[in-house]
Parts: sequence; C-alpha cells; structure tokens
Amino acid sequence: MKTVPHITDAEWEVMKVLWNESPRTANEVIDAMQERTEWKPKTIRTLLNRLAQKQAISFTQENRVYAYFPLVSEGECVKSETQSFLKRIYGGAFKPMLVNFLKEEQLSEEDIKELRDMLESKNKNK
Amino acid sequence: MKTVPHITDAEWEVMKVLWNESPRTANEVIDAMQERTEWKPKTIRTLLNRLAQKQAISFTQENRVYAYFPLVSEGECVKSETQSFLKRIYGGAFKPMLVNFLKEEQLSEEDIKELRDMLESKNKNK
DNA sequence: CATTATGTATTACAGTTGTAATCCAAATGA
DNA sequence: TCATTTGGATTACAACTGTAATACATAATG
Repeated sequence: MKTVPHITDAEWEVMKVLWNESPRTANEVIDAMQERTEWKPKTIRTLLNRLAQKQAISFTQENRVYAYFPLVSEGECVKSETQSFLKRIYGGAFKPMLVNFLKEEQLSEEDIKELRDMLESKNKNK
Repeated sequence: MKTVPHITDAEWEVMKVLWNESPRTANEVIDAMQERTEWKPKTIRTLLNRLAQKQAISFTQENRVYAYFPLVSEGECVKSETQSFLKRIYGGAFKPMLVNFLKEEQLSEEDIKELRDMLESKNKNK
C-alpha cells in the first residue's frame, strides 16, 4: 500500500490550496494563500519546494513558470494523518475516540440524525 | 481556560505511564517504559526533564530520588490535541471528521449499537 | 577513607519545521 | 544594450524533537 509523505502544519495549508484547484502556478498559490495567512511569498515558495522534494506535489514548467499539482489526494493524507493521530492519542483504537468525541462535542439534532442514519446503513450492508 | 503545554509523541508515551499511575520515581517510569519501548534510560530522563520544564509534570524529592506526577490530566491533553488535529485536518469542524471516520472504519455490530445508543441519549437530554 | 555505583544536571547533535532572505539567470523595459 | 524586475535555487537560522552521552555529586561499599 502506498505511503504518503508526512505533511507538516504549514505545508498542509498549501496542500489545501492545491487540492482545491490545480494546477496552479507558484504565484497563484501565493495569491490564494495571502487570503488565508500572513505568510511572505518566499515562505510559500519554500513550502512548495519542500512538498515537491518529498513528492507530495509535482509541477510542469511553462517557460520560466512552474505549475504545481498534488501527487497525493486529500483523502489519502487525511486518512494517514488520522491514523497516526489515533495511534498517538488513543493507542490506535477508533471506538474509544468516537465515544470521547460524542461525549465532548456539541451536535445539532440534524447532525445526530445524520450520524444515526449512517450507522444504520452501515449495519444493514454487513 | 487553562492551556495545556504541547506534548510531543515521545513525551506522550511517558505521560501515559504517569497517567496510569503516579507518583512514580524516575526509575519506576524507566522500568515501565522498558516494557513498551526500546528507549535508553537516559532518554527517558531527558523526557521527564522536558515535561517538568514545560510544567506538564512535577515531582517531589525524597532524599536523592524524584517522584514524578502529572500536572495535567489525560482528558485535558486528549481534548487539546484533538482540537488542534481537528483544526489542522478538518478545518476545526467535528462532523465532517465523524462522517469520514464512519465511512472508513471497521466497526463491529456491537460497536454500532453502542454508538447508536449514545446518539439516542444525546438526543433525549437536549 | 578510597572507590564505585547511582541519581540528577548539563551538554550534544542531527533532522525537522517555521519563517524567511540572498543569490542568480532570464525576461522586460528604457 | 544596460538596468531592472521577476521567478526560481540556494542558503539561513533558531526552536523543537528524538535520542542519547558525559559530568558531577552523593550514597553505598570495601
């Protein structure tokens, strides 16, 4: 099974931009980031470089300009990060986490209904 | 509201031991850790020091021996780590994560029942 | 009392991360 | 053609992490 590289907090913000739409040139990424963060353009270029190095993204070159695109999907990354989080905090067990979450979190009535329906259907098709 | 210090992966393992039972002397912690990791005693002492510095734990001194105990509860830490995880990965929203988890994870029939019951009772008392 | 063992304090050291600045070559404008 | 701007490549640098080793002081032992 494919292993996704570890993506840091700051890098994750850049990935979000590319997951949202790609390919994007460095400058397009920078513009998009300026809307959400205070980071300097150079900082964002550094992050793009690091992501490319660890093969989370790649790029095509058009004249002097690079256009970046993800090599790993958001789903893959979410799953992988979630798993290491689970392992760290809950010893890898999923249900204790869910239980804890349900205890702690605010959920609207509709949320609850939706979740219940999901559980139902999960129950059915097994 | 109280902010808990950030506890790293390695430190987290030490915290688990102290959450499990405390106070414990450095050597007792080391012994407990040897059962779960390959870490050298010196490494574990470093972690104990760092945790004490960041006031995640403290100690009493008996002759030359320190007995450590947590200053922050497991619940607090779990909550705090969970929140930064949520923020990072899911933009802070709880439900999308739940939905994703339910889609991805294996749950036994009993698990599902238990979760459904939890949802029920959550629904009731609101 | 001298030596050794033991617990703690201090120091080490490379890899990762956040956060850029500087350097360089090509394109663009005067 | 020469100066300037621009995009990318290289370099910077401190804090944090993982993973210890070394130094030091005191207690135990011969």
